[in-house]
Amino acid sequence: MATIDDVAKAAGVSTSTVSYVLSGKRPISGPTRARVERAIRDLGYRPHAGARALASSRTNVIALVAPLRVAVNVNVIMEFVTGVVQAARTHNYDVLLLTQDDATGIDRVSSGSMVDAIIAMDIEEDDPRIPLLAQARQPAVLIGLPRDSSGLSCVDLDFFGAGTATVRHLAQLGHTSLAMLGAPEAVWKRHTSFWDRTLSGATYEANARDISLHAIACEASEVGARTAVATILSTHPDTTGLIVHNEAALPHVVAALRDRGLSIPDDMSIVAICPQHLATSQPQPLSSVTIPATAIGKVAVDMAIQRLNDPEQPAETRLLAAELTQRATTAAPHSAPVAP
Amino acid sequence: MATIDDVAKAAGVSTSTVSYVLSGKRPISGPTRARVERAIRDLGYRPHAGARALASSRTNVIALVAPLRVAVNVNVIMEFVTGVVQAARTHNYDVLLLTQDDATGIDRVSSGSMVDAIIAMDIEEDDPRIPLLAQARQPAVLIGLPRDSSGLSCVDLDFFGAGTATVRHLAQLGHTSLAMLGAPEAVWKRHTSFWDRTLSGATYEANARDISLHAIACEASEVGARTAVATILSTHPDTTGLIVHNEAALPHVVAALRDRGLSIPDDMSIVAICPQHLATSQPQPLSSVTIPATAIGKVAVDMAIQRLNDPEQPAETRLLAAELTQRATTAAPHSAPVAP
DNA sequence: TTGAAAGCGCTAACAT
DNA sequence: ATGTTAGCGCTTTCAA
Repeated sequence: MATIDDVAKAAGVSTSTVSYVLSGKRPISGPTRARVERAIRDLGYRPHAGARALASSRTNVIALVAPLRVAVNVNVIMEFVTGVVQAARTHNYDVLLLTQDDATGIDRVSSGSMVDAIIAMDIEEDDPRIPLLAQARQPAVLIGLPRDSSGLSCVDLDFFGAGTATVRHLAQLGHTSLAMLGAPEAVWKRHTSFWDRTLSGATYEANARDISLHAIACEASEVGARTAVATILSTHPDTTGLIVHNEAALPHVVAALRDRGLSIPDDMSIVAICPQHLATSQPQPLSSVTIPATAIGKVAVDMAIQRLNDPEQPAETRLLAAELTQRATTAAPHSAPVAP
Repeated sequence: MATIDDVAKAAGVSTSTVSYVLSGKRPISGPTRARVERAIRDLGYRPHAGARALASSRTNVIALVAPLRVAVNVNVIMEFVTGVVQAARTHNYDVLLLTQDDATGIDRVSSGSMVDAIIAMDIEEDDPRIPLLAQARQPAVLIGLPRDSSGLSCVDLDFFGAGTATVRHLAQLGHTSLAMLGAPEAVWKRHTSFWDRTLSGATYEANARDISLHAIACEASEVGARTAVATILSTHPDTTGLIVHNEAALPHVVAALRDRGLSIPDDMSIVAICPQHLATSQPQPLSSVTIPATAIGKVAVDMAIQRLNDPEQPAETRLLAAELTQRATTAAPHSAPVAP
C-alpha cells in the first residue's frame, strides 16, 4: 500500500503538503494541488485509518448501540439503523455496530478510542447504559427519553404529542368512547419510555375532552391481538375508536375486527402509531401517526457530530413533532355524527 | 487517558513488557505479570485502537455489508446481522456496518485498513461487489452463492436441498400435485441465487418422483399473496400441497386459503421455507425448512477469522444442510392416503 | 525473563 | 504557499 510519503515523493512535495491537500486545512496553489491529486490517483493512495486516528485523535467512526434481538419492532429498529448509517455517511463517518447486550461494548469502544461518538437506541426510563455513556470521553446521543439524561443529548418522537394527536383526531370526528391497544405487558412493566409517554398523552387529552379511554396491553402476536380486541369489545362494547400502538399486533387487530363483522371505519375507527410503510402497506391504508425512524436516526447523528465539532455545545433534547395523517380507517362514528 | 508508558512506569517495567503481558506473546514471570496487571487496573488502562492498528496491522474489526433497505425479509437480515456481531465478539472482533448501496464502502474500509475482513450478505448471481471483494487485501466471505465466487469463501443454506426436502416431505405424505409460491417477480428476474436454487431443487425432486409442481411468483403483500393463491387454485384446482418460500406473503397465504374455506392441512398442506420464529409464531405452527440465519452469520465470521489467522487457508464454500421440521400444516391429502 | 529502540503512517505545530 | 519534524501509542525486532 502506498503511504503519504510515496505520494509526496511522486508529486515532488513534502508530506505535509499532501496532508493539507487532503484535509483542506490550508491553502494550496492550483498546480501543486493538481500534481498531488494526480499522484494520489496514480498510486491509488488511501490514508491509513489507524495512523490517522493516532495522529489526529479522530476515527471518523460512530458507535451505534442497537437492540439486535429478534424484537417485535424489527422494522423500526432497522429504519433507525439505516437512518443513522446514511446520515453518518453524509458526514464522512462510518458506523460500528454494538449490541445492547454486549455489556462491555460501550466501555471498550470508548476507552479504546475506537469511535468519536456513541448513539444508543431503545433507551428505557432507567437505562443502565446511561452512567456508562455519561462518563465516556466521547459525546453520546440517546434515541429515546430516559428519566434522567444526566447531561446527554436525546432525540425521540414526541410520543406524548402522538398520544394527544390520536385522541384529538378521533374526538374531532365525534368519537366519545375510545380504547387504546398498547405495548405488551412486559413493556409496561419495563417502563419503556415511549409507551409511558404515549399513554400519558392520550390519557391527558381524553381527560381534557371528557372522553372515555381505556388502555390495555397487547402481546405481539395474532393470539395476543385477538384476545385484546375481544377484551375491549366485551368490557367496553360502546367503543367506536381504537388507538393501536403496537406494530406487531396491528394487522391482526384489523383482521380480528373484520372477522367479527365490524366494518372499518364505519363501525370502528382505527388510528395507529407506527412506521409509515406499515400504515400504507395494509389493504386499507391506516390513519396514523408516523414514527419517523429514519429522521430520528439522522437527527441523532447530526447532534453527535455537532457536539464533536463544538465541545462547548451543551446537551439538548429534541422531540420530533408527531404528525397525524388521516387515511382510510377513521371516520365519524355512526352513533354520533361530527359536531358542527 | 493512560498510555502503555504510564502503565510501564507505574509497574516499574519497560513498555514492551506491558505489551507482552497484554498479548501473551512471550513468557512473563509471575510477580512481573502481577505488578503490570495491577497497574493496568489502577490506571484503567485501555490500549489505543488506532495505535495498535498502526503498529500491528490488525484492527480487530470486521466489515459487514448488509442490505439496509426496508426489505421484505427484515427479520432474516436482522438475524444474520445478529449472528455476525455475536460471533465476531467471541473472537474479540467488532463489526463495522456498511450498507449495500454505499458503493464506495468496500473500497474505503479495505484500502483504508479500517477492517481485517469483510462479510457481504444478500449476494446475487452476478453481484457487482464480487470483483471489489476479490481484489481487497482482506479476506472476504460471501453470505449467498454467486455464479462465480472467484476465490472468495461462501456460506449459505443449501437451498437446493431445501427445495428437494419440501417436495420429498409432501411426496412421502402422499401428495402428487404440488404448487410452489415463490419470490416476487423482481427476484426471479434478478436471479437472486437462493430463489433459483430452491426452485431447481424442488423441480428436480418433483421430476424424479414424477409429481406435478407448478411454481409461481408472489409479491410481498397481502394482495400479492391472495392473487397468487387464487391463480394456483384456478389453474391447478387439484393441488393439495403448497410450498411457500416468501416470508412476507406467508401469513396472507394462510389467511387466503382459510377465507376460501380450505382447511389446513386437511384440504391443503403447507410447508414453508422461512426463519423458525415465523413458522412457530403462526396460530397454526407451520411445517418448515428453517433458514438458520444466526448460524450462517456465525459460520461466516468463523471462516473469515480462519483465513485471517492462516493466509494459506484456501477459499471454500459451505452449504448448511436444510432440515425440515413437520409441524401442524402438513398431512396426507384427503384424496390419496399415505402409501404403505 | 526483561529492556531499548526502531518504526507503523499520519497530523499539526513551527519554520521559512 | 510550502517544507521540516516532533510526536500520536503501540508492536516487535534485536540485545542483554
